[in-house]
Amino acid sequence: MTLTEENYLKALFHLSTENEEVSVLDLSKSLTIKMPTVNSMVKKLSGKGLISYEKYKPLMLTQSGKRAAGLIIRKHRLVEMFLVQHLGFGWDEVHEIAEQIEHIKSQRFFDRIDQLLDFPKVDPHGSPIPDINGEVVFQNYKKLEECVENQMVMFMSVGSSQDSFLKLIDKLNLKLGDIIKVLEIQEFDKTMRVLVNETSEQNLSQMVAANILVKT
Amino acid sequence: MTLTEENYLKALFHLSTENEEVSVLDLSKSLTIKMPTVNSMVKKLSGKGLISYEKYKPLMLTQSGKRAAGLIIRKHRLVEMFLVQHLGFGWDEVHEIAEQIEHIKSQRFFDRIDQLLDFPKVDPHGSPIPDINGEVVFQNYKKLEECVENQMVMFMSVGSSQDSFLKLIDKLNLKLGDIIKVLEIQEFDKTMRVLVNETSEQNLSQMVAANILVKT
DNA sequence: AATTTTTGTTAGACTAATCTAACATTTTAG
DNA sequence: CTAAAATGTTAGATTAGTCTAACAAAAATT
Ligand SMILES: [Mn+2]
Ligand SMILES: [Mn+2]
Ligand SMILES: [Mn+2]
Ligand SMILES: [Mn+2]
Repeated sequence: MTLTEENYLKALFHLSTENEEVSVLDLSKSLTIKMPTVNSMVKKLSGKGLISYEKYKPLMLTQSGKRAAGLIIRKHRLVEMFLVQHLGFGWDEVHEIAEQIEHIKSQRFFDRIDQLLDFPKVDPHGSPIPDINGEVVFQNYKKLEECVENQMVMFMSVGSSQDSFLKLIDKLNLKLGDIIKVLEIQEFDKTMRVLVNETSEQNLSQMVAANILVKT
Repeated sequence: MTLTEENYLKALFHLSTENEEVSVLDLSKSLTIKMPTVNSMVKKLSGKGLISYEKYKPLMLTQSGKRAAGLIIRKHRLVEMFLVQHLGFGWDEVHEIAEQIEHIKSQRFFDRIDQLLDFPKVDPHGSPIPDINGEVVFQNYKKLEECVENQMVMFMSVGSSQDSFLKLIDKLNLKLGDIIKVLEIQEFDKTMRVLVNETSEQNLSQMVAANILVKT
């Protein structure tokens, strides 16, 4: 499989977990590649049995397409974890590099990184690392936004990996694993006043709270 | 620069250090790409000011071509060192992976690896790692083959990175840095009987001795 | 010096991945 | 239920990198 094909599969995989149905236009937007190009690549991947495609119908990954995508995402997330833990990168700096390294052709290479990291289950953003068969364990986290006053939760994952969001979380001194207590929710704009690790208080906008994923 | 262009520059760089003049045919053979393809790529790189090219004349890297090639080789060798020292690969397993990772677009990534390795000067095969400006420090090692009886030398580098050669050196229990004493040279076939680190004796064929680079 | 061999170049074709323009189908809205 | 808008497809062009076949120049041999 080429780097290009791998990126298409990965994008379709991600869109499929976020939306019920995925259109050619969705895929086109997510890759910033024009529709006719996507259309022909979809046909090609359909020919390889990775996407099931019928004209004018929503796009779907086949079983083997899902597995292939899962394996690429596995590599991506292992690499991100390695970059943070062993090369000292910030969680906002690793995506672009992982986007490239995920395409390296060497099973061994990724196996060794997995081993070096002691077989991590999540990446630096709290997203699950698919297993060696490309299977993803679905995480059932709640948005902090949906929590009520006085609730205590743990920060498990981020809902966005946008640079500006990750940097903001850093600035707020929030880290995965932190205990967050909801002190007060403004009725007007849903801004949340929270207590982090029993020590520092922060105000979080609704938009930020919507991208902080927590478990009880 | 594309991955392809980078590989052409690197190949030309290596051929230029091994031979006085480099022909289109040499480059073609070294890349296992047919001559007409090489011819057109050479013209393209000449257009970018990386190769100086005149019809029917030997190929040469320009100053900036040399620098560019040196920087890619730097990345390659840093990666090889990293793979051996931090991921536990054997020196015979790293070349193919480094051949891919050397093309990753991220200055920072290689800087961090350099730092993690504590700014190594040589790769796992004893080849010099070019500096941050792509400059290579030329190493003036001698072939063990050229040594005389009773001479004592240190194993500094290998003349070939072929898998079978590296595996043989492993099997002979030889490592970079070992002290080699020449005990006897067979007149008939130039086979060498050597003493390694004052402990183990080995017989080395002339072909092997020619690829063991040493300093006095 | 002439001929053969080797090396180099040009021309033209092919594949992967992209695009734009034109046309077709499906969905949405009036 | 039609007309407009959105989405999807086809056709044809483009670029990078590769190839084969044919031709040209340089080098080696006789
Ligand atoms: Mn990522
Ligand atoms: Mn990618
Ligand atoms: Mn190498
Ligand atoms: Mn390479």
